[in-house]
Amino acid sequence: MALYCDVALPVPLDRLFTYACGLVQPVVGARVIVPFSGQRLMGVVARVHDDAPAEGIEVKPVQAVLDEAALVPDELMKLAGWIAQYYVAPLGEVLRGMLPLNAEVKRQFVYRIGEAGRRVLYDGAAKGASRRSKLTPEEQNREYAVLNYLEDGEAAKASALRSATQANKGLLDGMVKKKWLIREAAAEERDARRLERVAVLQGREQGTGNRDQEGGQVADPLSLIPALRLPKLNENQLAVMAELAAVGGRMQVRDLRDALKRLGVPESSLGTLVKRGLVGIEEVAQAFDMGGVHAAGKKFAHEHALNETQMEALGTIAVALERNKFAPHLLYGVTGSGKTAVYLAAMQRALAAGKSSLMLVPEIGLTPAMTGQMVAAFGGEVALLHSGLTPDERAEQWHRIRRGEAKIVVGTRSAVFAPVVGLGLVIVDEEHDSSYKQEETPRYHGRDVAVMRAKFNDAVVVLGSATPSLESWANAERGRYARVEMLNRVADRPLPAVELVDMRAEFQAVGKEEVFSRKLLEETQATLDRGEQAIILLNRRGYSFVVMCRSCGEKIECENCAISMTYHKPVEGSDGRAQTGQRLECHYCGFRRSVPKVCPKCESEHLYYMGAGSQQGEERLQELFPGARIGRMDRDTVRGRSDMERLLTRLHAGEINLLVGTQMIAKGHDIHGVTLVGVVGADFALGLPDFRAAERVFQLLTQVSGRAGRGDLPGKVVVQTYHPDHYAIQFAAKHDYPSFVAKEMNYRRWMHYPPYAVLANVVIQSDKLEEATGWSTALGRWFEKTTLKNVRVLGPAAAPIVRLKRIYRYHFVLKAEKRQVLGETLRAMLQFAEEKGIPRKGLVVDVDAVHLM
DNA sequence: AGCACGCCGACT
DNA sequence: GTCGGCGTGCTC
Repeated sequence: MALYCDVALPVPLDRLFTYACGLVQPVVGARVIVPFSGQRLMGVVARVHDDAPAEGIEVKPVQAVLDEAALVPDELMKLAGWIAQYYVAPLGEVLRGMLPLNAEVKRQFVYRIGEAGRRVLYDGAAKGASRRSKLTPEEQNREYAVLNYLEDGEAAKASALRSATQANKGLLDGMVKKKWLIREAAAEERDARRLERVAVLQGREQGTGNRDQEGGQVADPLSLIPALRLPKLNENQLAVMAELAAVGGRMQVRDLRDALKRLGVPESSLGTLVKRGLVGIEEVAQAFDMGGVHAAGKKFAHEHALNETQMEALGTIAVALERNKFAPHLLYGVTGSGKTAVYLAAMQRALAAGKSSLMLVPEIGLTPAMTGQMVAAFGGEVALLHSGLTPDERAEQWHRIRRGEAKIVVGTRSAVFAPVVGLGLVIVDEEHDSSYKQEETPRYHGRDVAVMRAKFNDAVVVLGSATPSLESWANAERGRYARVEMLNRVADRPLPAVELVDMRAEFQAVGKEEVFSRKLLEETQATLDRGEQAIILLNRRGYSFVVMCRSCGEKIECENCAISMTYHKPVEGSDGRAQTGQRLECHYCGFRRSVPKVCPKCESEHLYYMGAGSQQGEERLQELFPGARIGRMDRDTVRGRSDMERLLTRLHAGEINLLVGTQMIAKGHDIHGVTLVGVVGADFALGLPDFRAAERVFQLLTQVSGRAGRGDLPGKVVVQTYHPDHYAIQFAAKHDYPSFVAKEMNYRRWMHYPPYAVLANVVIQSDKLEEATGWSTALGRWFEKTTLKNVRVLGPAAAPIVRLKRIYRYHFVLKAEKRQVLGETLRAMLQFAEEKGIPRKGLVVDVDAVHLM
C-alpha cells in the first residue's frame, strides 16, 4: 500500500504535487481529482511512492480516482516525460495536451442560494440590489428567477440552472460575488467519467452469466425473449430483440446501432421497444479497460499497383516491420513519386501482421483526398483526428483508438499522442512541414515526438518528403535513419521544366511594376488555349500588403503590432452587395481599421499601395483573361474544410481552369489537368534575416512545382524572382535537392545553426516596455557572467516582431553543441528568472524553434 | 492558470 | 461605512 502519489496538474508550474492516497490506490497513468488552491483539479498520477514529503508541506488527500487502470498507457507516460524534459515544459501541461477529455472533465459547478440571496428574496428587491449595478431590468429579473429556482435550498447544476432561468455564466458569477449564491464544485466524480448507454432486455432475471459479450453461448437465446409471447411486434422489432438476446440481453447502444444498420433495421425500432418497456437504457460509467475489442466494419483493403521503386521502398519498410524493433527511415521521394501509395501499402502490411499504424499529416483539412483514400482502403479501421472535430467527437475517436477498435489512425500534430494499441508503424507525411511544430506550450515538434514515440513502442517510423528538413537529412547522413529513395515520378512522368524570370530585367524592359511577367502571361494564355489548367502561387493574401505614404515614407502599421497592415478590397456577395467592406487588416492579430484617406502621420494624400496579394492577383487575371474560369484559394476564400473540398472538386472537374492562391495551393493536391504552375513573389523571404529562409523558399518552390504535370501531359513552371542567382532558386529550378542540401549544410555548419547545433529561442515579453527591456537586460547580464560551456548566446535583441498584440518582445537565441547542455542552461535560466521575480508568462522558451518569432 | 487575501477609490 | 476594483502570492 503506497502512501503517496505525485500528481501532474494542468498548471504552468514545473513540478508535481504530492497527495496522500488514503484508502484509494491510484496507479501511474490514472486520472485523479485533487484539491488544489481552493479548486478541484483533474490530474494524472505520475508516481506512486512512500517517501515522506518535506517539512512544512500540508499533504492533502486524493479526492477521487477516475480510472482503475492507467488511462495514459505506460509508453505515453514515458513520452510525456520526455517532452517535458526536452522542451522544458511542465509535465502537467504536456499531459493536458495529450488527453482529449476536456469534454468529459469540464469542471462542473453547483449553485445553492446564499444567506444574502435569501434576504433579497424575502425582504424585497431594493435592499440587496446595489443601485450602482449596471444590470438591466431584464438581467435583474433573471437574477430573481435564479433565486426563485434555488429557493428550496437544493443545489442545482450550472447547466440546469442556466437552461431554467436563461442566466448566463457572467450573471451567476456576479451573484456569487454578491454572496447571493454559493458556488461549489460538483461532488460527483461520475460526471468526470464517460457514460455509455447500454440497452438491456427487460422483463427477466439478469443472469450474470449472460453478460459475457464475447459471444458466450446461451443455451437457448429465444427463451430469453419474453416478448416473443407478446403480440404486435413487427419484424424489425423482433430483430432488435433477437440481436440483444444473442449477446445475453445487454449491449452497448452504440454497438447495437451498428448491428442494426448492418441488418437494415431502422433505429426507430429500438426507440419503440424502449417506449414499450421491453428494452431499458442504462447509463453506465465506462471502464477504460482494454477489453472488449471487437471489429468495427469491414475493410476494403485492395492491393495497390506499385511500381518497382515503390515496391523496393515498401520492401525495406516491411523488412523492418518484421523485426519488431525501433527503426527510423527517411523516405525521400520526389513530388509525384507515389509516396502515399507506399504509406498505404506499408500500413496494410502492418495490419496483416496484427499491428496498428499511426500516420501524421500536416493539415488534414487541406488534404481531403488523403482521408478519402484512407477510408477507402481501410474502412472502419480508420480513426481520424483533426482540428475540425468537436471535443465530443475527438473524445469518441480517442476512446475507439484506446479500445483497439481503430488500427489505422490518421491525424494532425496532436494525433501523435493517440493511444494506439499495438503500434507497429508510424508515418510522418511531409515531414519538413512547419505546421508540425506547436507554437504554444508545450512547444513540441510532432515529427520528433513521432520518432520518440516509435522508439518507446519498438516501432518502425517513416518520415516522408520530397524536400526533407535538413535535420532529418543530417540524421540520414549520420546513419541514424535509414534512407529510402524514390527519385522518379510514377509512370516515368518527367518533372516539370522550370523557367526563371528575372523580375529586375523585366522591370527594365517593361518600365513599370507589373504583378505578372510577360512570360508567365504568355504561358498562361497558351495553357488555357490548349484546354489545360494553370495554378499561380501568390504567397500573400489580401490586395496590397503594404500601404505607404509617398511624402513621409511611413508605412501604416497595426495599432497592436509592429506589422504593416494589408489592404483588402471590398468583397461582393452573390447579390451584388458588399459582403465585407474595404479595410486594412493586420494578419497577425486580426485588427481591422478603415482605409485612411490621408497619411495618419503627415496627413499627405499620397498613399501608395504596393505589394500584390492573391486578391489583386485574381483581379488582374480576370482583366487579362476574361474568358478564364478563375478560382482563388487562400484563407479568405477557404474558411473550412468544405470550402477547400468545393474548390478542389471544381478544379478536378475542370470548372476552374486558372487557380490563384497562397501556399495552401502547394500542399499535396493531385490534380492531373494542371500543366502550368506560376510562382510570384515566393522568394521575398530570401531577404529576411532568418537562417531557414533558403530552406523554406526551396521547399515551397519544389512543392508548388510538384503540382504541375501529374497527369499524362508534361508540366511547366514559371518562377518570377528577384534573386535568380540565389542557390535556393537555382537548385529548385533544376529539381536538385541533393545539391541544395549540400550547399545549405555548409552554410549551417559555418554559422553553427541546426543541424550542426541545437538551438533554442527565448522570448522575453511584457505589455510594459520597461519590463520587457529590464528583464532582457537582467537576463543578458546573467548569461554574461554565468560560465556557459559551449553555449553561444545571441542577444538580447528586439524580436523580429518587436510588438505583437500589444506585447513588447525581446529575444535571445541560444546555440549549443550538446542537447543536454542546452537543457541545463535553460533550466538554470528559468531558475534565475524565478528568483528575479520575472513571471513565468514573461518568458517563452522554444526549443528547436522553427520560427524565431 | 486560478483563486485567495488585501489594500485603496466611489457611492449610500 | 460598505462594495468592489484588481495588484501580489501561493498552490501538495
